Amino acid sequence: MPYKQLKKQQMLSAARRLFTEYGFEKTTMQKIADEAGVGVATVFRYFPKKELLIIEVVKEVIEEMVPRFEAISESTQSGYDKMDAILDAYINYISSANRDAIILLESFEYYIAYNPMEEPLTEEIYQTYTKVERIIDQAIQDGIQDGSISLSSTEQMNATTILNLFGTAIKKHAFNSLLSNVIVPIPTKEQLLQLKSMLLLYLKNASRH
Amino acid sequence: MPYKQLKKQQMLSAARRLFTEYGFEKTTMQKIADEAGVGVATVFRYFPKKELLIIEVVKEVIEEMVPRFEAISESTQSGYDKMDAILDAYINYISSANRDAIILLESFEYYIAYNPMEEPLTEEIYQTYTKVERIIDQAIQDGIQDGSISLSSTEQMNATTILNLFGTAIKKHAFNSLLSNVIVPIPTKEQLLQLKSMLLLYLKNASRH
Amino acid sequence: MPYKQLKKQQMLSAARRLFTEYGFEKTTMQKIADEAGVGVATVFRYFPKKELLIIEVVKEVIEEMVPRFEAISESTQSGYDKMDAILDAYINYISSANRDAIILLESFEYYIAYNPMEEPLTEEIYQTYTKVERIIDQAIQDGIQDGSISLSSTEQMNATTILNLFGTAIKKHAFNSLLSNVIVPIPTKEQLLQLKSMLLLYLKNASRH
Amino acid sequence: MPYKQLKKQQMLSAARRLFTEYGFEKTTMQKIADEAGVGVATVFRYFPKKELLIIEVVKEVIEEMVPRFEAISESTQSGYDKMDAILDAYINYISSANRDAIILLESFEYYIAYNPMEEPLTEEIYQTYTKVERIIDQAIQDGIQDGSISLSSTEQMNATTILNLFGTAIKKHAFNSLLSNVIVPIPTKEQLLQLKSMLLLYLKNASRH
DNA sequence: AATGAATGAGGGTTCATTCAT
DNA sequence: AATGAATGAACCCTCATTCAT
Repeated sequence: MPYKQLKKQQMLSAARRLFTEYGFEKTTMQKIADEAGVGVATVFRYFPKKELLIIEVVKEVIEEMVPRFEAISESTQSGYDKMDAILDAYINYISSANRDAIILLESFEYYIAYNPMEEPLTEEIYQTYTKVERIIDQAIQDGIQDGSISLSSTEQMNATTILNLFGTAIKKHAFNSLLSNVIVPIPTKEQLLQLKSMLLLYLKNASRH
Repeated sequence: MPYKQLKKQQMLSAARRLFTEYGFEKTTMQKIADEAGVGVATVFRYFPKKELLIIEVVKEVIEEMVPRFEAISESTQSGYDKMDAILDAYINYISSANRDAIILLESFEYYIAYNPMEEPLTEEIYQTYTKVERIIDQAIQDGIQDGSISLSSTEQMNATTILNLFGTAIKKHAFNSLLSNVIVPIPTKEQLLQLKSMLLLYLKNASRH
Repeated sequence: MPYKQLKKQQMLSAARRLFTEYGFEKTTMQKIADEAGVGVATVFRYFPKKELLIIEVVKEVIEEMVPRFEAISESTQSGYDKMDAILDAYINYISSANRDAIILLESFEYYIAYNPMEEPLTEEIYQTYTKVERIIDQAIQDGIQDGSISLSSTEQMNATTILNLFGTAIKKHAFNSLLSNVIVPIPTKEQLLQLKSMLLLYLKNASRH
Repeated sequence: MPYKQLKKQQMLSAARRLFTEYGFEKTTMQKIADEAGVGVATVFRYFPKKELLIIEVVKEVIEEMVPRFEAISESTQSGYDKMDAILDAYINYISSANRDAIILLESFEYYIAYNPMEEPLTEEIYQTYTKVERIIDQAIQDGIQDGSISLSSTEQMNATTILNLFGTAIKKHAFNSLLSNVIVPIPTKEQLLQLKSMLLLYLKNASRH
């Protein structure tokens, strides 16, 4: 069992590396096989379609990511502190080695835009995707109940929107940083932390304006 | 001469339509030729490489876009009002027919990520890209000078970051709305307008906190 | 026009030769291209799927065949003489160079048994297939009306059956003769002619027994 | 020993089922292994080449078939009655469950046409194939000697030819009935029985014309 | 002995690009 | 100048067969 799992993991890792570096389309099954040190047919044994390999890689990435947010969600901090932690997690992601993860995710969103897949395949991914949103919503709810966040119900919707846009932007910027030659300015970590302060301030005081 | 120009425009339009709908990679030169009502070889006469056609289409899109911001920049309003107008322009873009333009741009950012091109080709695009940023910066500068915006120099950097993130997020969301099956929640126009109010409020009052 | 037609014919001929010699499955598109002296992509330009090439080859074969029977059908001979001519045509086919044609047809029947195709593709072939049967039926009808054939209505059905079986067997034997190593005895032309005499005798006299 | 034999039989049966339904080429060794409930490697232990498995399946089919004819041949009936029985056997075959057997045989004839095998492998099959012919010949001989059949020596050759053609056609029609979408008319059992009567009549009376 | 794992050779098909008219 | 025709390189995927346990 561990051997089989090992081989599979080897291929997934090879695929992940190549997908991250060259993108899904430019990475051929043959190259993945070579990188993993196996034959092409072996790759197809484990992932009968390229699509399936892509899906599995993306799932892996997401599944590494979500627990961090879940851990925060399930902690005993105040809602406000949860949001603080969540935003930190976002920001740290793009400076860490796991930045690759975000690049892959971002890339995938583009990929499916023009390579639609059968629903069942992507279902699980979408499930996990929304999980993060629910976690954010929940943190806000928690904060409202424990008094650490004060937002009217309209403001609450806005807060979600804002945080979503923030997440979107962070991920996109992480992706942009892939491009060695891009000129779109990448925000520094300090700038992002400043922005975080602003957002937290908003969560705390919005309704007091 | 107008005939030649016409033919070229016809091809560009065909390409743009197809690129927007099917993406750069899935759109073949043959389909573009068909859509434009010319032969493939003709397309290659005008655009010797697919890359070049892509570049020209993207340039066209950007060049339609920038003047709107430039017009605002060159108007006689206060810096604050310029920012107001700029944010409006952003927001309106994604609900208008020109949403297609944003989709194309976003798509292009992914495309070059994995299909790096010779610098000279993309140079002009990057030039134009940064132009918008400079316009934003300028508007803020103007506002500070005319007193309609009050930001310390640190805050000013933050403001630029924030507005960049805002732009990034808006564009990404416009792209997401392409995906019929995506679950990532698209913000409503109202939510975006609320967010705009917040940003403007920040520009006005940041330094007074 | 004639040039394009020529190229297409060249490929069809190459395909036909190879299909006849090696069968549909063992003949690759690449080999066909080589045999025709063109690139693979060119073959695909004219026949976007291998299936379509197969269909066209088979159609060509059938269309060469049917007119012979139609000519007989439309001639002014008595029904009996038509049958005589039809049987002759059958028999001559398997000894002539056109024996290849029958091999191909027979091979095709096997091919579609396990490679079912979309109806519209095979429709035309089936149409033509049944045409021969209708011609036989018509010849018998003609013979009955002009008195050259005497069959009761039951016998008429039998006659059709018999002639169908005869046709089936002839074709199958022609195919068998492909197999250099086959031991199934191939009937000689003389034997077939004898059999023809029997069948004609039956047509003339059946109802008089 | 019985265990080994059992396993082997299981594989043969699985192969036979799949070969009949999907053809030799479209049936993979893996599917056979699955259907037989063993590993692929095991199939290859017993049948080192796919060819060998095909041969064995075909042999099995033939060996089920021939004894029926042999039984008739060795019975004490008149030659005429033997022929009657032989024709009945043929006809019944194609309506019975054993129709599958004929489909397989027919399929095999096409298969070897384009996948020639080493002589020794097919030798046995050809031996058995001709056995049926010899049985028919023998029955006719018997009939001539016991007076139940009257044919001159030329007629005797014709009779063999006719009966061969009859057998060929019957088998081919059985195969055709596989094809759900075929339009070639399948003769009914009644029509075949009528034809049988004719043939028997011929055997009895040919020389009296 | 039995088996799942591994694989290379090969097949159909696509597409940017070049050629020839 | 305009174009349809031509094409090789590359891609995804399959399968009989061998290997290692």
